[in-house]
Amino acid sequence: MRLRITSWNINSIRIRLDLLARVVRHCRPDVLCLQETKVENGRFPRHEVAALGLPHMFLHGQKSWHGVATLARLPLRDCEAVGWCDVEDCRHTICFLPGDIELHNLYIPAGGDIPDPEVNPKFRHKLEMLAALTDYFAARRGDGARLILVGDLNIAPLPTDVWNHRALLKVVSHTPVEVEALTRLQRAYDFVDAVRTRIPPEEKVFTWWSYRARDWRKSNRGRRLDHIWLSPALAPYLREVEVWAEARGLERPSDHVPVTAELELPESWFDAAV
DNA sequence: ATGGTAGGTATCCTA
Repeated sequence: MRLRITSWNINSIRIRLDLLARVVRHCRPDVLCLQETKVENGRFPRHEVAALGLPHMFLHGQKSWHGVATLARLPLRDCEAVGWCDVEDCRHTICFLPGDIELHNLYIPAGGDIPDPEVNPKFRHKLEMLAALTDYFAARRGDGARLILVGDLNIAPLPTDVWNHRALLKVVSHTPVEVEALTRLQRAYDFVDAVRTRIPPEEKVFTWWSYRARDWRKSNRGRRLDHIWLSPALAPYLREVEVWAEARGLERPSDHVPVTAELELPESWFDAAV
């Protein structure tokens, strides 16, 4: 059974329905995890999304900011919105896919401009959410779950995940304290970074380019902020990944591009689910 | 070194 999963920070779903259709056509996701939908559940364009072949959805949105949505070709079950750090923000959901696959869709706080938790509450919130997730996954380490964690994690961990490692060491998204926090989260559950199993760490990979560049392609000052992580139980079944960078050059783009992973899973997992 | 753009919303906040 082939399963394609795409993660994309759409930066407002309501103004990008045409682009969403293009992403669905290009990436052919069985499950599409969106971040920054920027819309309350009651105003989410359900019919338009269902018409794209993704009729099953779990929405966790709020007015103006943040918001995640998991959209699927196949039924979702046991869906849950998760809150951390006593904040009402809509940043995390868990849904189960056929085959007992536990899918986490995450939008980690960007963290503001100043990389100091003492003076910048947004940066503190970012580190605290990462620490809370680390505790949560550390407590489950080795449980053998078929688990996928995707989303805009707002951190570029490797030197080759940014256009200039030295220039970005003091820029939020690539500071050592953030990279360490993300690495701790990854190691807490032995997550496998799907993209980096296919693209060697010497090679630059970006999933985000600022709107502020005159020419995103020419300056190419990107960062890899969007990730697909697999639990040890799922990692052996990864077949391919794609970062659709060309999506950044489409009309009225998001500043993030979609990341897709394709898994080839044992049929028996799905027989058992029936 | 600085400021640059985009989206939601209705004034500036967030990214």
